[in-house]
This record gives sequence, structure tokens and C-alpha cells, in this order.
Amino acid sequence: MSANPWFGALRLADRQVLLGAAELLRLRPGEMLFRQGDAPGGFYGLLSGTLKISSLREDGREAIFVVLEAGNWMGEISLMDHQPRTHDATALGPVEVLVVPQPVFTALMDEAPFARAVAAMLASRVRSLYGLVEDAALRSTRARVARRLLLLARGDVTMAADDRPVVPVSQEALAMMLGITRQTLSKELKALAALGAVELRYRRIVIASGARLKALSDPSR
Amino acid sequence: MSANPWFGALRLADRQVLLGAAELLRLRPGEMLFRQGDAPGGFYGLLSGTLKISSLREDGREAIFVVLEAGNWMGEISLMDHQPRTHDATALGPVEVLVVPQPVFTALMDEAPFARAVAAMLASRVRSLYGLVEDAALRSTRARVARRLLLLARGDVTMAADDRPVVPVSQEALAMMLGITRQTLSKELKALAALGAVELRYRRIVIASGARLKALSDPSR
DNA sequence: GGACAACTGTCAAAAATTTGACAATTGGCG
DNA sequence: CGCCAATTGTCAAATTTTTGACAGTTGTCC
Repeated sequence: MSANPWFGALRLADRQVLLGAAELLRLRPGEMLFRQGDAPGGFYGLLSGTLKISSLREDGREAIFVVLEAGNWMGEISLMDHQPRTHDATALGPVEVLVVPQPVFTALMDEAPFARAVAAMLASRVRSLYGLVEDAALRSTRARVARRLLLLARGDVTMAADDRPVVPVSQEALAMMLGITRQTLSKELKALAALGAVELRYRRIVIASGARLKALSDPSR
Repeated sequence: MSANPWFGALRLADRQVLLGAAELLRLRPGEMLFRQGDAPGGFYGLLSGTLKISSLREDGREAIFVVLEAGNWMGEISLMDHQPRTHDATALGPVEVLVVPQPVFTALMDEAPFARAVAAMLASRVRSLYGLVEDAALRSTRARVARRLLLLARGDVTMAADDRPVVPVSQEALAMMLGITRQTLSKELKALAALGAVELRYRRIVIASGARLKALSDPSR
């Protein structure tokens, strides 16, 4: 858990409080940690497994916002503004989550170092969200695909030593993250593959050339 | 300035430190407070006027993210992570800004109440950004137009007593906020007008029926 | 080692959006 | 009051994306 930069940068005392107060929760594949509209629950630390943060569309399909990997903490927003959850969190496989009760979190926020750390976490979240909004507003579909692949690759545990990261995601899921259809994504991926930026595999995408992909992630529409 | 809920909720002492350390900066119409790539400058409080936060597209056009009204504070993200600015901030008319130097801000962050307040501000920012991302990913163009109008109307100072808020923005600018072309926006606005939700004027849009507009802001694509 | 479900590749028609172009309207300013 | 620049209305062609439909692949689970 301490491998996570945010958690690792906390004061020892704060880390101990969090871990000491936390309850371990196990989720089966497909089980939900929380869903849209739920009351704020707690402060969650992902111990192992991956969580899908998504939102249901009216037509029954879903848009995936992000896939969280082990080490991440989340849930602080609802705790801070006492508003209900705006997304669903679903376990993609077996998941272990640490659940820190709201009162413990609130008490920690009375100390400047912890409050500052939470603010820093939120700041980085705002930054990456700005990136997403910018993408949607002014980038071509191709560039958006490229950027999302790079983003997903960064959190990659599968990162191979030879700098050919593997993004373990189905095209269906990737299309949902981008808010486009599978067919459109498929066409763009083909194009990226033809350019030598990626290689397509079953249920995963290999980044053949990060540099080439990055070059393709700039152009506007 | 204290009319702003965030600033008003600060401790008296913190408000005094901010105002005491701040320098007043006046901008002429079109002048820029900062631009993409600039080093973090300070913590900014908008005293009067409006600021446009935008980003330049490769083709020379711009995407407008948000238009800030007097009373808002901003700039805290760059101060927290020491990363350069990701957007341009341009004065839309004559503007007065309070500039709080970085060291003063950093010092304030050593106190829990202020750090907590900043975290709360960031949390609400994350929430509204989530809304934008969600819109882009899974809402129809019509719904996105409706939602943006409602969003812009909320910050409306022109809010008339009879509940017919006026959004003082040109169609060109609104299209840029939504990342669509003026022609597409025009068609959608026509449709909304035909449904009695809005009335189109020169350089402004009157919300004829907030309820009807809200009903139209739900459907996915 | 099959069987089967999940995933990917592809096509064509329909729908939506962009591009480019030009006329009509509006409101500020001299 | 009248001119002018900015804004809005509208069209049509070109492009992109979605919809719907199937066939082919891949990997997992008996």
C-alpha cells in the first residue's frame, strides 16, 4: 500500500490512523462498492484488484470513466461535501478494499498536513479531469484514442522492461471510456496499428511505440 | 468579495491575511491574466469583471472552458503542484483581480481550516468537471446544450425576478464552450426555441422555461 | 479437446456533424 | 440617422459517426 506515492508521502502517524481504523472489505467479481445516488460511505483504499468507475446511460449501456488500480485512494469527495455518489464502482475481479469510516477521515482533516495531502490529491484529480474535458472538446477521435491509451499505460503494472506497455482492456471497454462506438474505435485502432504505434491483441493492446503514439495524440480535429 | 460563499466561510483571520497580502491588478479588455505554459503565479480572486478560461486549438480557434464571474477564487492548482498553467485566462471586459503571492498562500496551507477550505473548493471543482466529462461522453448534443445553458444561468447576475434568466453569451462563444460548431449549435437552439424552452436574442439567450429546459437536459444520445 | 461465450473485424445504410459560403439582422458609434 | 462590424440564419456538400448485422477469432471451462 505504501508503494502509492500519495499514501507514502503521508506522515507515519496519519498512515497508522488510516490503517488502524480501516476495515477490510472483500468484493467478488462484479460486486459493487457503491452506486450512483448512494450516501457517502467512507474513504476507500484499494488494496488489491481493480475497480471500474462508471455511469449508467439511459439506454442501459455504461460509460467507463476510469479503471482504478491497487494503491489508489478515493471517495474523499463525497466525504467532503456530503453529497451522494455520482458514479458506480464495480469490482472487475476479486477486490480488497480498506474502508476508513467517515468520522476518522473527518478527524484527520483537522490536521493541516493531512488536509494538505487531500487537497494535493484533489488538485491532481482536477488536472487530469481538465485533460479529459479538453480532449473531448477539441481533439480528434484519433488523438483521443492515442491519449487514452497513453493514460492507461501509465498506470500499467504490466509495464514490460522493453518499454512496450500492455493495456489490458477490451476494445468494447475502451470505446466506452471514450464515449464512442466499438466500430469507430476499431477503425481508429486499425489506423494506429498501420502506423506502427500499437499492436492489437485479444483483449489487450500493446503500445509498440510510445513516441509514435504520443506524436499522434497532439493534433486537434 | 465576501458575498462568495467560499470566501465568506473562511475564518476572519484567513480572510484578512488574503486581503492584506493581495495586490490589486487591473486588466484591460482582452488582456491576459496568464497563459498556457506560464509558471504558477499566485492565488487569484476576481474582484470585478469576467474572465474567460480557454485553451487554444492547433487550428487557431479556441475552446472556452468556463467564464468566471466576480467573487471566484482560482489558481490554487498550479500553486499546489507547482506545474505550469494549462489554460489561458483572458479578461472579457475591464477586470480587477486580487493577487495573493504564492508564499502567503503556502503559509496559509499550513493551517488546517484553510487547507480544508481549499480541499472543499477543489472537491466541488472535481464534481463539476465530472459533470462535464459525463456530458461529453454520454449525452446527446441537445441535452448538452440544455445543460450548459442551465449551468451558465446559475451564475447569472442578470437573473430576473420572474424566473427567466438571461444567458449573456453569443452563439459563437457557446458553441466553443461545447466544442461544437456554430451551425450545429444554431440548429439545436432553434429546436429548443421551438419547444418553448428558450428564446433567442442578439448576443443572449433567454431561458423561457427552466423546467422544460431541465427536462430536455436528461436524455442520453 | 471441444463447445461456447466473449471478443474482434468488417460492411453498408442512416444519421449527425463539420466545412464553406453567403445573406440577413442587430446594435454600437460617429 | 446611417454606416459598419459583429452576429445570426440557412444551405448544401463532404466527412464522420452511429446503427445494425454477421462472420471469424480467441480463450476459458468443462
